[in-house]
Amino acid sequence: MPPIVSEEYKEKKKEQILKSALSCFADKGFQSSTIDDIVSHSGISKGAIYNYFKSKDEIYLEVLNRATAKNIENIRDNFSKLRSTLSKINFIFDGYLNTNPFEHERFRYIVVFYEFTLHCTRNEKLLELLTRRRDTFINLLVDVLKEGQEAKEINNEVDPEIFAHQFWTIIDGVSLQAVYNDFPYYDVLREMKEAYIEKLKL
Amino acid sequence: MPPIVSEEYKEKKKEQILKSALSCFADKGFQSSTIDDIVSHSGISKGAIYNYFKSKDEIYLEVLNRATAKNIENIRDNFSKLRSTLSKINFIFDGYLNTNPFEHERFRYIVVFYEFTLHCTRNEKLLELLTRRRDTFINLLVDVLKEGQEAKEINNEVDPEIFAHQFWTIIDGVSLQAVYNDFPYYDVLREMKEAYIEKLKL
Amino acid sequence: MPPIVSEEYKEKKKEQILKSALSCFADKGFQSSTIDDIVSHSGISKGAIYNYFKSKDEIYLEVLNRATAKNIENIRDNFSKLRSTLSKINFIFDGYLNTNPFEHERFRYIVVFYEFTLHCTRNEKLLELLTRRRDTFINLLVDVLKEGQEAKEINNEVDPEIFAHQFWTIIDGVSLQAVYNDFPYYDVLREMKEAYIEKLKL
Amino acid sequence: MPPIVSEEYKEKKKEQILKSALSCFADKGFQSSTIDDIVSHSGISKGAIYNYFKSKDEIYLEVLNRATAKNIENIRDNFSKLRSTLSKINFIFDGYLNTNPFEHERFRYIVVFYEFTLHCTRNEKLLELLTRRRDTFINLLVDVLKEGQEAKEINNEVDPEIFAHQFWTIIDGVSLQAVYNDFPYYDVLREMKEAYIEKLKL
DNA sequence: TATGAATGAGTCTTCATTCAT
DNA sequence: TATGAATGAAGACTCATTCAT
Repeated sequence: MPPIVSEEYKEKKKEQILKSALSCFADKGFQSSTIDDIVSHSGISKGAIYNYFKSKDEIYLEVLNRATAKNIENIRDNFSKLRSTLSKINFIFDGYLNTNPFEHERFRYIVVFYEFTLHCTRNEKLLELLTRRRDTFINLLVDVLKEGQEAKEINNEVDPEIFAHQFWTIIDGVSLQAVYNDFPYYDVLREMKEAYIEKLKL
Repeated sequence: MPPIVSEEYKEKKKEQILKSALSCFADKGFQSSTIDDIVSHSGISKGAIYNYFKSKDEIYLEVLNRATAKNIENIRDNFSKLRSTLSKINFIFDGYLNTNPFEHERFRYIVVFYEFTLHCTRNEKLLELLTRRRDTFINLLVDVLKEGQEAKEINNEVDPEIFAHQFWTIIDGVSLQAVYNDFPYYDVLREMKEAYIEKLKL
Repeated sequence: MPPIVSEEYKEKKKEQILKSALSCFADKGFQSSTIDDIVSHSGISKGAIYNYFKSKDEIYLEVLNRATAKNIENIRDNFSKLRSTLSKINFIFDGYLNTNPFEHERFRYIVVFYEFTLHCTRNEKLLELLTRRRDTFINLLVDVLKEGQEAKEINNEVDPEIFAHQFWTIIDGVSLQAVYNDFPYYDVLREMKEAYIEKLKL
Repeated sequence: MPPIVSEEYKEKKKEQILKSALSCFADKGFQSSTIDDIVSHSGISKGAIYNYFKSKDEIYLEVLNRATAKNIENIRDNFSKLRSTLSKINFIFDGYLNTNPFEHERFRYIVVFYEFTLHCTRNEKLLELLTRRRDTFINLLVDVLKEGQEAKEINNEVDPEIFAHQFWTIIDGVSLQAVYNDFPYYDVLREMKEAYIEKLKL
């Protein structure tokens, strides 16, 4: 409220807006969510929101950026605590096996995330951003797999790049299928995980 | 243009509108496409479009309905021509391996399709429709796999349901990843196909 | 259907269209009724309707014109059959007392009629037409009252003009009040009729 | 113009919109007036109008509501200042006798008012609202007449309900007839007033 | 910084009228 | 004459963004 305000204050406000925005986007989709929805949900005035973000698009972008950042950080943290390659692969699969994609909140988030992905498709800049983000996820795994090969923990024949991509392909596949609420998410994911790990072994 | 016009004429016109609509959806996205976009693209007047479809939503729905119908018909046709289960599985995988998901037209279609899928997520009626459509695709495979087991062509241990779901999970996974234009689509899909078929054998 | 068609045929067709139009206008009001409504109701094609009438407005006008003509004719006919002035005045009041203004069909017609009256208010030409029509109604009564005075049947003090106007004022008043379905139409009209006739007597 | 604006400011704005709306309705008729007309006439933007009213229908309703409220308040005020029943009846008649129904502004308002009345006819909710409003007007008179009877000021034989209805019937009648600009409004109304009051006396 | 009223381009949809057959 | 598909100008309403206070 005072004319000069700490960075911390601003950051908190931003966070608050973004949280509300995600909630709205999750509920109604990006296009269908209005700034007024975010105003209602956050209790922050329209003018204030525009003080922190240039446009609705910028909010969208930032919402997804932060969600991703958190996810990466989380994976990195846990990888660093784990020793063997297989335990890391196990861990990252289990992250998805221990999550309920049908649970309302989670489900909404998945939908928004893929909507955003598709949205980026139509804007070169956004697509590049998205691709860079994806590279981070891919490299996380490529590094692990390479280390595993160097350490002779896993099969030398597997192509780390291909297998890294394959992993996210599986995750995207099962996540997307979760839009059908009778999808046997756990069974399918477990089956695919086993096949995946089988290939790595030896 | 004249009244007292054949059903065929009307059907052609509908087709024309839907084709333009799909094209627009592909270009600008499902929600961002306006009726005016379809008017511009098709050269058909707004009024005429509303003579053939009650609402924009109806256009959406019909676009996707028809695309799906064609796809299913195609798969069924080819399945009926093929003898062994493995050859059918091969065939259906190869349908995706012989397609270039990065080719503009195709790419746009993929994006629209998934956008629509996610959109349906927010509307009970649409979701039911979508689920029914998916069931058709799933059952196509379940039937094939069951027949294969009865004919002792494939492993009795695989659960047809799970493997049917797994197949479409793979397809959704690689299709979605194709938004990244450096995604090694063919390599990943081939790898996953091999693993999938390996499991079926014996 | 043949290229050359009798006047009679045309007249019949016109009548048919107008009847449907009145029905539609009565149901939904003039503005809310569409040409398509008339098409549906009459079973006559849009093109055909435009062959007989230049515009929706013209239909409106003609509908009301004819309704009025019938009414006047009816009154004239009956007046000519009646001898005394008072019996004529009685008769014309009773026409309204023996009618149920709340009966759906009739009610709708009343509403349309007053809507049309108000509509004319905004168009000099229409207003003139309407005024001429009203003059006919007024004169019908003025003549009767004057004859009555000449024949010493009714009070010489009453101003025929004023009393003619007063009559239609009463009819418009009770008709309009009939929009309220608890309006004591008969009681009020009877009361006013009695007072009216009382004044004429002596 | 600024945010955090007083209730008074908002009320003024609303009033401004409603005044323009009434003006437009009066000019072009109720159904034919568009929001854009109101925008042009008021100089207030479309968006702003929708900030104050949810829909065009709500504007209609409020326009009439307020007009009615003012009228009722006015009558009540004056009734309270008058002692005898006859003076009250006189007063309310004179309100209409001292008004020029042909004066442009006034005339337009009358037309709009009856248009609205007829419009309500086609909508149960509106009709109920209208009926409740009418009841207020009726009761205003019923109460006066009953008091008059209790105070032995007026004839006990008259039915207060019927006479209350009769009064408004007269007013509606002469008001409606005023659409014809040669209608002898004052003569007719004076005549009817006298007859009415005559009946009350004794 | 915060507020929320104001703006107006943009959206879907309707419908009177035309016109090729 | 009859048909009904085509046209496109409105119309009601929405909403991202601006800006005066």
